[in-house]
Amino acid sequence: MSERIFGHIPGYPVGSWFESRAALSEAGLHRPQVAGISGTEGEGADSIVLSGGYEDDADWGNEIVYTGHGGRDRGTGKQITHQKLSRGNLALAKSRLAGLPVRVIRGSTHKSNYSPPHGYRYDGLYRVEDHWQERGRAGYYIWRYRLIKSAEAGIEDSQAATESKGSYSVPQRQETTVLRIVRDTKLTRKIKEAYNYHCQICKIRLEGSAGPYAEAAHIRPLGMPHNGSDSLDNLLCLCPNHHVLFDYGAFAIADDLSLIGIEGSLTLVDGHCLGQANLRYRREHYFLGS
DNA sequence: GGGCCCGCAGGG
DNA sequence: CCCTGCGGGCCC
Repeated sequence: MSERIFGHIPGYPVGSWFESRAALSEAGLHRPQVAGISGTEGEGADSIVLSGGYEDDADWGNEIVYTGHGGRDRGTGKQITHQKLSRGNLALAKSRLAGLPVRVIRGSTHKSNYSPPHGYRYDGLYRVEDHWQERGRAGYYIWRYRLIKSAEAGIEDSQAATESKGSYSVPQRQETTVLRIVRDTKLTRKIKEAYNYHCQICKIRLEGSAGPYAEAAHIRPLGMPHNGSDSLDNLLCLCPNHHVLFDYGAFAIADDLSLIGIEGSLTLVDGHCLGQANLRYRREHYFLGS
């Protein structure tokens, strides 16, 4: 079993067509032969298939409301119990928390204007914007997921061809809208796990029904013109509040790791060293004090 | 086209 | 190991 890949699969651009689930699995676009959700409770979900198996699904092309799995009678396929936030359902929720991209595949048996006439078609990357439970048409609670087509698909398309090593796609750009889309990479996940999702400033650990939430913050930003490095000595594990305060220049970190601008001190676990040049860069370019 | 059932491979 | 899941083929 190979490593799970989040993001595009090299060699299979958006629009790629497959005759069967077996062919989809072989390509690595969606590995399970039958299940609609691919992923684990720990890693998150990397792909889904829309095949019309659940009557509550809705599809508007760039926006999908997908139904979780479980609670159905094996023989008749009818909903006979509530669905639980476990297995693939929890995996999709984890992808939301981590901002991971989900490959969406539409099958011909999925009844919508966006389904292919035959077989299965890879329709690109979506993000999980929301998840909640509601009563389905059969009267039992089902889990639902709102998926939004990724706006940065074009960037990733060109990137996927050259670079797709490892199990996480590398973000080129971070959307900074009201809702911060912070996509997990191998490194950002590593920093969060090193601190067990505790904020390095206030030590708080936020936990929702689908698990803990934290954000990885680059000290010296990535990309032009900052050109910070994507490495552990340039990363912090923060709660959303302190991430915002850090990015907006409310505080900075001194060479001796004391905080400037706010009270408190920075927590550092064994083996995590911060680059002094990174700390200096942040102080000089974002912090107004001193 | 609907119902049935034999499957696989993934994941806990 | 056991259980499950938006296949797929073959009946009728």
